[in-house]
Amino acid sequence: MVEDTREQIARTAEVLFAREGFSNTSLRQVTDAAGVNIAAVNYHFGSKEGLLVEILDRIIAPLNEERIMLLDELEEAGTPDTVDLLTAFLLPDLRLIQELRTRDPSLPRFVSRMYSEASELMERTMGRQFAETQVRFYAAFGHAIPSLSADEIAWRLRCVVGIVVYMFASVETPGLPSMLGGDVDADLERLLGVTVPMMLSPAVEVAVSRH
Amino acid sequence: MVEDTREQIARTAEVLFAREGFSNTSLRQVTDAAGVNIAAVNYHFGSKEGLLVEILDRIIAPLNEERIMLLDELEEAGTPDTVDLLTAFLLPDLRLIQELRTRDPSLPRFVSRMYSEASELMERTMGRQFAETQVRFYAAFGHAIPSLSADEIAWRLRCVVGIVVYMFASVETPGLPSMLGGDVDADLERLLGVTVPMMLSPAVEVAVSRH
DNA sequence: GTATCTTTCAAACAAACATTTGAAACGAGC
DNA sequence: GCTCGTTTCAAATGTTTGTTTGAAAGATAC
Repeated sequence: MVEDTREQIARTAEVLFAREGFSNTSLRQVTDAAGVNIAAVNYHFGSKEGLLVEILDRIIAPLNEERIMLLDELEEAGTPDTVDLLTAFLLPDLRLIQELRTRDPSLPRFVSRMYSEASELMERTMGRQFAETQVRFYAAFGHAIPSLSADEIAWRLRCVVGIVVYMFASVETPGLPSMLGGDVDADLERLLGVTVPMMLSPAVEVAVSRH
Repeated sequence: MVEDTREQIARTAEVLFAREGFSNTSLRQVTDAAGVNIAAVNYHFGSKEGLLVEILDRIIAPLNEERIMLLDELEEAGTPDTVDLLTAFLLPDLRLIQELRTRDPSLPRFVSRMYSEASELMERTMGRQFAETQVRFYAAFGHAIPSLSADEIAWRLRCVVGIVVYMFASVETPGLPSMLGGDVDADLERLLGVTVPMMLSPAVEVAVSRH
């Protein structure tokens, strides 16, 4: 098969990158595990970094597309409320985690790792991917929760992002029970149970110290 | 000064590790920036990994000690409620972020990076550091919120951890407004504003799908 | 001031790294 | 069955890596 080597490299690399980290994984580890020649990486992807970008794009792009699509649907149907919006924001993540997990248990870590892993390359890629999504959702939540300022909305939404990123990181932490069950709908319900009160709780008066 | 070189290395290394990541930082970068000879690292810390472990320990150990101390105080004074417990859990983090930030703006990232950065060494170190803290707080929250099962408590607390880790990661993200102001008490109040409703919201009936 | 222990230093070490090369093998089209 | 574009391969390239070495310099104690 023509695209076999290329695909084999990508599949093998993403798992190794997830398990060991990008910098801690050598191309030789990848090509040995994939059963291909080491020169194949540079032939098909240009460089080690090119391989990473492609893997990352293939995972992240559909995620944000799905988020935007769900938001579009909601806004066509009327003015979405907080539960609707959080669902549109969280469901694609839960589905992605589930999908990655069935492919390989350690694969969700790849996404979370990309948040911390170095280089301005990643900040460019990730930033570009998430910029539109953020703006759209900030605005929509602004309409849904008029009692909160735009700053407060953005701040709370970043808390939600924190929870989600941590989920990617810790789905399969050895020794700890998984944060997610097998059923996406049940997981969403549980997550909404904490994020909805989080978004809807009244704004805090930043007053004097507690003591 | 006797300990000058040693200290200089540690101070320089933690900033570089925070900015670039452990694997992406070479010992030569560290020793060049620190103005010391490259052999000094192995002389004083045994290895590059030894340097990392020492830096990590010096940051993380006081954090958990402070958490445990605050919890001890609370439990001596009676049965702490959810706000007390969340305060004891979050305040040390906020103080640490503030302290690291004044030392160097990119330093908080070091902590969050350690959560994702690879190797079983890190999982051992971090796991050992946080194991006692987790058990203690799980139990205390169990008494404070009897309506929730132990599993649900643990699950929600991990959501709180997710928010905190994300804060370490994104205090100083260029382009985005900081998630934290300068005042620790005000930041705590804001954080309690979302985490208290999160912990106290009634348990969700995991029912049939929403659609 | 001599002896002893600690710390620094320039230099060299072998191992691992991503990448390149030029030839060999392959496959599709005619 | 020959040709041409694509893909694979073993081998080698030049860096960079963490670590070691043995001698020089500094500090400390008597």
